[in-house]
Amino acid sequence: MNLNNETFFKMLSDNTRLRALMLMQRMGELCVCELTHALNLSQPKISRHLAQLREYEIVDTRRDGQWMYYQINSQLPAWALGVLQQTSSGIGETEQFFSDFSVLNDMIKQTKASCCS
Amino acid sequence: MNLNNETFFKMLSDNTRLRALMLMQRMGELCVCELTHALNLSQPKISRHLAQLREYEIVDTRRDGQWMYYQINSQLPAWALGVLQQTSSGIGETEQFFSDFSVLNDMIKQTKASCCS
DNA sequence: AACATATATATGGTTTAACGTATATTGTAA
DNA sequence: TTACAATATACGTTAAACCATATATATGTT
Repeated sequence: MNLNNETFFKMLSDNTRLRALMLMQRMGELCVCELTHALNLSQPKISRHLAQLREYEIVDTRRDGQWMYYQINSQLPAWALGVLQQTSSGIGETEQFFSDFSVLNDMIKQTKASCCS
Repeated sequence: MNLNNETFFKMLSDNTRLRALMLMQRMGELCVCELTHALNLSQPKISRHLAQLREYEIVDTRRDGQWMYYQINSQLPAWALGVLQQTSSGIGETEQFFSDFSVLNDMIKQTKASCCS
């Protein structure tokens, strides 16, 4: 794939996108409503940021019925995957991100199945 | 030190700053005129971007006479240094960056000493 | 002191990015 | 076909980033 460095870092430079990516990095694929809930942000806001990540092929998507699942694009160059990995292990335990994970995990436990109520 | 993730990636998301950082990553400390020459950009433009990098403590500086030397801040959190390292090894050989290194190396050879003519 | 070199900052204009709100699309189920 | 749930997009506004040009500061030299 063809990744532009500047674009790649621009995608990481917004906190909403970074939080979403960190969740995907750790949890694998996630649907929009899971992200919306975990990050506690409006659906259009999440959706617009995810559209950008998809446009630049940082993530790829899979539709399952009404749900659209997003995950980090495994075809990214190794160095870019490394950056995401390094970032995740470096900041995954900071308050902000730790809280995101908790909210998401609680949600998953409650609904038993994968997605929103 | 206290590094904000969003800010860190914002600093990497501009091509001028990224090119400068990649040069510092590989070459160690560099003065403004070396960067100006290697990147072939106007002095105020370089200077403004370096000021941002310094403001957010991505780089630190050392004055030597008229020259101001910039280098990557070794006090950055390990994950951030890792990101820079990973990025450097991942994109250092792409055309743009390779060319920057060549120009800088030619310059250093010519002037024998460290800095500008 | 006067001047030159290296670097930094200020100003004003232009472009890009983000946001909230409203609305459209797509799929499912009755 | 109507209704609903999940997701995507459009529109208008606000804020932030970047740039080129001009000017200021700091250091060194004569």
